[in-house]
Amino acid sequence: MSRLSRHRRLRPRKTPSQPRSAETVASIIEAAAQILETDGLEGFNTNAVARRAGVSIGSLYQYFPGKDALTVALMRRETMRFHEEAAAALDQRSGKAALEYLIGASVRQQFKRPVLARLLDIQESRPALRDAVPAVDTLQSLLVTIIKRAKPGQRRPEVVAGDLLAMIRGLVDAAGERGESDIEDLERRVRAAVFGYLSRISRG
Amino acid sequence: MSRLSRHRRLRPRKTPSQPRSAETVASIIEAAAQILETDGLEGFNTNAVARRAGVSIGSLYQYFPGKDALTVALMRRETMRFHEEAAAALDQRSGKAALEYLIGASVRQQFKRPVLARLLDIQESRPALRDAVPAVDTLQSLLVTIIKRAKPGQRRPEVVAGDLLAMIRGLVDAAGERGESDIEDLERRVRAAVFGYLSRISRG
Amino acid sequence: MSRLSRHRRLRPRKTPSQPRSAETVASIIEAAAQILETDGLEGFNTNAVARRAGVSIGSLYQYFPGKDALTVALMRRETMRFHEEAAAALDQRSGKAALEYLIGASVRQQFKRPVLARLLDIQESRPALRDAVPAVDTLQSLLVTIIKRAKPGQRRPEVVAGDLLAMIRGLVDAAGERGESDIEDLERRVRAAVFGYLSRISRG
Amino acid sequence: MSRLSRHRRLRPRKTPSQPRSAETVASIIEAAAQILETDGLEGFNTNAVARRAGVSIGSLYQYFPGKDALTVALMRRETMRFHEEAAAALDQRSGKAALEYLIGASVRQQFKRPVLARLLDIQESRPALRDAVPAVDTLQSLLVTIIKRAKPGQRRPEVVAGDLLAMIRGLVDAAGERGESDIEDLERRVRAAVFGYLSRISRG
DNA sequence: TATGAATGAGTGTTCATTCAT
DNA sequence: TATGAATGAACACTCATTCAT
Repeated sequence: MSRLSRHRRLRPRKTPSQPRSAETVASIIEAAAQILETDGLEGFNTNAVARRAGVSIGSLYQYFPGKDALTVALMRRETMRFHEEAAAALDQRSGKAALEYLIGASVRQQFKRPVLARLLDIQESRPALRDAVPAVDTLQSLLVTIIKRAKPGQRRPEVVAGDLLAMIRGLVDAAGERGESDIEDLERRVRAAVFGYLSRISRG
Repeated sequence: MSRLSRHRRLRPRKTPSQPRSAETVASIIEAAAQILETDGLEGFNTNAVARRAGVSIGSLYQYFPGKDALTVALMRRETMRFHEEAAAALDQRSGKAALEYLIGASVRQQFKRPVLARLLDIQESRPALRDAVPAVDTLQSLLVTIIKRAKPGQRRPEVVAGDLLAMIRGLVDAAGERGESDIEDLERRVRAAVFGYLSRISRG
Repeated sequence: MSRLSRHRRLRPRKTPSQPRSAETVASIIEAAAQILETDGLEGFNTNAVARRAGVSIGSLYQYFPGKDALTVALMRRETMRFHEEAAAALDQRSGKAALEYLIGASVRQQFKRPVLARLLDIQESRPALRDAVPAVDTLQSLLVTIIKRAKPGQRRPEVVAGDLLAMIRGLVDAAGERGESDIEDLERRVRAAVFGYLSRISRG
Repeated sequence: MSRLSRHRRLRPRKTPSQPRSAETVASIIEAAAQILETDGLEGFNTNAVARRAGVSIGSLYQYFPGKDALTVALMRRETMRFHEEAAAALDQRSGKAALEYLIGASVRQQFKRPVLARLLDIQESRPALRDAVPAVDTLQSLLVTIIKRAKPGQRRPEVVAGDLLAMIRGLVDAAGERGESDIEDLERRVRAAVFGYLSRISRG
């Protein structure tokens, strides 16, 4: 079985070309986000999402072949929103500025919908969904590019990128869980972690 | 009423006094760990756990008042095993040594059963289980003590401890997810993150 | 908040607007009645009811949030059927005629489905269901009205109504249990009990 | 299959000849009564009874072949206690006095443990238990004797006895359910019902 | 004889998914 | 294309009963 066919149930059933459909799809995805935020993973079921979206369960399945596809779509939406901001990091002059930009974007993104971000992070590691959101890899390669620019001699930039991503995610998710609201403070701490790590790892 | 007694469905139903019971309880908890590792959260149901433990479903419920209680028991087992090692950190001469010791313990613990550790970390944030494993707080206060010793002037040592824990957890969980096996290497990177963060945060 | 809304698990999940739904709901309630009659309380479980109704267990739970809600719905159906007849008692000329009418209605109702009536009477006293079938109180107040008319000077008409209801219920349930089939005879005896009681209690 | 063998599981496993056993049996029966009173039918399970009795579940099954046997034993105990009082009714001079005595005994019995009495009344009609408590028939024949003496010409004294029993039971159970505490008042009302019924039924 | 650990059939309930309308 | 009634596999949990110790 080819790799793609394994994921047939994860991809949207049809690309909504008509504006009416696009609206419906968007409303379902947003409903999924809201359910996740208000009721948590435990309340996240397709019937609830459809109800919240003001759409019949049948319609939901018309646009998404299954529950996981819906989750993936939501993850994609969030990741893409993030990417729009994050991609601008490459426009920064220095590698350091690019990193700082990225950190800022990450923290801001997390602060917008902290609960949602955390729950999606968890979903992301589910074997059934992994690899279904290519944007994660994209983020990683974006970071690799930045790292190469910021620290040209760095060995294993992929590993470093992975570590930075993991650290940032760990820090902001924990902050979200604690209900922190001082965005400046958190950003400062994340910067300390990122640049502190980078300064030490280069010697390694 | 103590904080724990409020969660009647989370505490073991009876403390197994007889050796046979103790065995059964242990085998159930270990079965839970194995199911989590092999089948993930999706396959983690009480019937499967009982079957894997070679025990009837009735026996499982004789010792655990509900599924969550079983999860909590497993979390407690893992946390206690970790604590036995981690507590020795305080015996180290310097604060730095204590931190290095703790990092080493964390990484080793993670490498023993990476998948299990990651899944339990996720469970820990479930509202229903939060606060049910006091050891987490204990770990945090242990870290606070170490930080105070390592960096006496540090403002907000609790925040720093929370950040370190989040970073370490993020790093090792991600490593586990990737299937890393070079424990030395990971330890070095975690040290870079921790000490790098600490060196920068103090100036803030 | 009304008294009923507190018992969310006792009220029907949705009022069936579409004819198909209404049919399903009715068939489930009737199946519940039949199971109760043929298998008794011991055989009265949701799966059996669904099977007898020729409906999936999922459908049952689509209309009734729980087993008790189904029981309550059945009780309501029976009570309402009775009320349609009983209410006409007030149209009678004299208080005595009204009482006789009510007795007749009670006995006939009981003779239609004696086993069912008896089992529902028992359910009615279950703490979880009490107060969930307002019609019982209605019956009592109907009787109070009649008594006031039949014996104007009667002290404590509520107590008298309660006693009469208890007597009638005791008599007809016992008759049903014995399998009596002579409806005329039973009615005569119930009349003796009711009017005999009333003639003596007034002196009290 | 003979009638007796059908009920093998309802009879005590062994007649406790040794005083030690008799104590245990009694304590189990009393525990059953208490569980019924405090937790209702829903909490009435063999493990709970054994625990309340301070006895192992194994011991319970040593003396009672099954749950129903325990229920029957409790019913027997209550009925026999009642009979000791009720039998004295026959010593009364007149039939009327005998009836009044019986009513008094019934009401007093009911007031001692109203909840228990009501729940046992309900159990009594369960097909599995019916006929297992001969004392009920005995009570009925005692009443028949009294009726024959009180109203010598009465046709169908068995029917009348059944009706009286049903009425009395209905009245006192309802009073218990309402939580009435004025025993004199209830007795007066029951007398009104019984003698009122008898005065009318004789004319029939 | 007493114990209580163990059993497992049975029950209530949920929810992803289908399909007739 | 939209609807929502219907489905049923799956799961958490209970409790009467057994039996090795």
